[in-house]
Amino acid sequence: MKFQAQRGTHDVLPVDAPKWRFVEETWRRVCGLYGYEEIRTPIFEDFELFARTSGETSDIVSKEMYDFTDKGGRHIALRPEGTAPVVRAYLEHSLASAGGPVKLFYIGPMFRYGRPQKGRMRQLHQTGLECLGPATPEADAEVIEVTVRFYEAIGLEGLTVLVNSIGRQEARARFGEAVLRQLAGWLADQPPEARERAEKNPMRLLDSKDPDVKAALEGAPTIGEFLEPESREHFDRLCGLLDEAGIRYRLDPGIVRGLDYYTDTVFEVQSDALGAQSSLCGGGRYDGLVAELGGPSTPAVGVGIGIERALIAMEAAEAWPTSGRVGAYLVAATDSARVPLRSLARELRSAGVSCLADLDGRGLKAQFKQADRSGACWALILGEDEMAGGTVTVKNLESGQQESLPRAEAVARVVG
RNA sequence: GCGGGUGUAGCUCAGUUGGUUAGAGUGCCAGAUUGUGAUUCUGGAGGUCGGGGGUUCGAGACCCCUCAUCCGCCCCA
Repeated sequence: MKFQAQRGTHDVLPVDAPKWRFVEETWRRVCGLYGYEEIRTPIFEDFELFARTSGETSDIVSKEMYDFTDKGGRHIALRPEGTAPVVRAYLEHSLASAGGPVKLFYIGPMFRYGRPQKGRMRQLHQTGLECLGPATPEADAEVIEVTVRFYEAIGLEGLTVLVNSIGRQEARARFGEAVLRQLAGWLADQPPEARERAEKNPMRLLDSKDPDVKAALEGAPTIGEFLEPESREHFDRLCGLLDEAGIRYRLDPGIVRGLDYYTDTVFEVQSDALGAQSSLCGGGRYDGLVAELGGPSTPAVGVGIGIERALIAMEAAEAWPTSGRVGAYLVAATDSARVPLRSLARELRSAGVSCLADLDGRGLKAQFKQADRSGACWALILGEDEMAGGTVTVKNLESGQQESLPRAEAVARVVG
């Protein structure tokens, strides 16, 4: 085979497309219930948009950017995540001028140049939403609630919502220093680049799976001890709101998120169906991002949801919806019936019935075989007898029963 | 980016310590009294054994490189 899909990309084949459609349509529906509106942004943007917002030291920017220089010498990046482009569009088109909170959702491909693995693609797909304006924990709770309702609607149950607060800049800085003090002994034995990474962003060490790191962190302080009173209160109120919504969640000081723009609330939903990639989605509050991109100081909160990972989790849960069937397969019992057969097909299609007919000039038996395979409910047969009598033979492919009816009645039966 | 596993027909897989024209099941196509989809029977098509190089009289099996994929790490969706 000469060509194949590029590394880290995959084709969604007809057998799987309905599952994707189901997930995407469910997301649109649930978002609509909460008043979120769809926004579609380009899949490539100025590299700097992501470098500035995600953080130069973040893994996404430092090693996973899918970037290139275009013919005009521009440094372009295929978007690695959805929030920065949405905020860019929000500012560019002054969406805030409409007044009130701006509630947006999106669906589309994202790109990260990493080593592919199950549930980790170079072209991945996300749904997500952003709630711009409100600073209240009510907004945080709503975002988490939409996320949870979405997972319920696609049939996933028993998922764990993990929440945490990482506070504001100052609290994080003081906490980071405390973590580094705790790990000083361990860090001394590490290779320089690991030490450098740790010093640039100590919080990242908190969700490490390395047993040594976990051991070294034993008894370390938690971010909670460093939170400002406002952050503390915000988080407490959020937890109360989640209780009120009947959402099961767990406080997890290990949730820190990989992007620099998060403030206060961060959350994640995990599934044990995904192996090492246990995270189904991630989100949180990002009160500094709009200002960082040159807009007025605007609090905001959002979530990004991995479609591939949702589908993997659904596979494990066998949560598939049943798919629809084709309407009718038109069978030509003799070649001279093919012209009137096409006419019959046009009539049925204009009445909204999906029809299939042979395009290969196959024999009668083969046409029935195709009809069977297509999953059609009905086979409509046109041959010498039918043409002579102005009838159509209607066969129910499930029961096997058939009868000849005047053409108009046959159409009515299939349409009805 | 690092470590390990896998790669033979559309799909699931056999293939002995290297030895003739590489197999099975399933799927596909055709036929079994010329107007009927299951099953059955018969026949047929389909493989540069992921790709390239090397060792050998001889490689699907062994060695090197490469591509893809899976598992783990880093990190995340």
